[in-house]
Amino acid sequence: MQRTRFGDMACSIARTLDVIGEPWSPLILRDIYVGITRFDQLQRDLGISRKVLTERLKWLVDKGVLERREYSRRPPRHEYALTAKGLELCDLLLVMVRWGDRWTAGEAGPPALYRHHACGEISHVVPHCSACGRPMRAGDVDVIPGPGAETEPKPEPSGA
Amino acid sequence: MQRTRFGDMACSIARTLDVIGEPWSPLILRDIYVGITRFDQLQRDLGISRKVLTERLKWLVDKGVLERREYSRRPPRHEYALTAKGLELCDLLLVMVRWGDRWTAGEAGPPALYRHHACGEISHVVPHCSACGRPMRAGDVDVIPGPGAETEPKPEPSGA
DNA sequence: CTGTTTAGTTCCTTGAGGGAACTTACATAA
DNA sequence: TTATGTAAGTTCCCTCAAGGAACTAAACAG
Repeated sequence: MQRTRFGDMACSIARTLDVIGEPWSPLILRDIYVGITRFDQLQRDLGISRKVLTERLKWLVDKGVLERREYSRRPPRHEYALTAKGLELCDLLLVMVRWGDRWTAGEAGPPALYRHHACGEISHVVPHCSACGRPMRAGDVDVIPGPGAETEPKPEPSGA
Repeated sequence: MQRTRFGDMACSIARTLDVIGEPWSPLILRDIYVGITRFDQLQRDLGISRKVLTERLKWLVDKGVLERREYSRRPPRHEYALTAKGLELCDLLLVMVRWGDRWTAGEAGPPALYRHHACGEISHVVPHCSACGRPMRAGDVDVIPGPGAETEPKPEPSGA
């Protein structure tokens, strides 16, 4: 299909898409986040082709988002786990969940609920400002050029 | 390519991906968010094929995320604008920006900066709990089944 | 009447995704 | 010892979506 590479653009959105923008990648991340960590489990749960699953897992491991680890040798068995970098990507999933719940959930309501450890309440995420702590939505900011405009991104992550 | 449909899954992440999961869609949204709103502008800025751009814009309008409006008749000219639904999707972009800045920005730093209207500071978004107001990250929640598990999503949005 | 701008549409080629069968390495049951 | 099962892939072929470039339509400018 010959896909345009997003990784070289001077844009953090494009660079993030380069990592998890391929179809299936966010759903693979979600599954591993909720404890579906093995190849066959993932394949069955998602209904993804084994070929594509292999490619995606390899890519996500290479990008340092997932870690492939042996949980048994003899027989050799592996599972996939989130790295710190990957867990932070799951914050993104929570924001996607919020939008999907608001705009795509039918009469029945949201497919899943989220309980916050700190307060025990069923709730959802709201983006806040790291500086003042108040809510910060897309309509509440000005975008201005940063120091890294017009430059290449980080070469490649060496490990996790 | 025969792509699996995500829109029918009982998962708000999959349903959100159904709307903006195709390659280019988030970048189109970003461009419109920052004021690049016309067909040729978008095509040049993104380097996207005109064919795919046409398809994506039509899809996003159908999904109620964008609005196609005439800014001149005679000659007939159109531009694309975010709906409320679309602007809320841009919250997602800000979270992607944050991750991209943290994990993919090189020595030069982030390509763009964001100033919060309320406080005037250059900052970034942090997901907070809608119930208690404290930070709420992917590691801070339990996922439990919701009422809409095992059901179909909303039929289709009629308008914006 | 020719050229330009905006907003697409059409056509062809390539290559990514789907699907199913096949492979390897081991464990267990008969 | 052979058959059966399982986990984790790999290989193969086919279809259809993305890229790219050329073409079209409607209006305006000179």
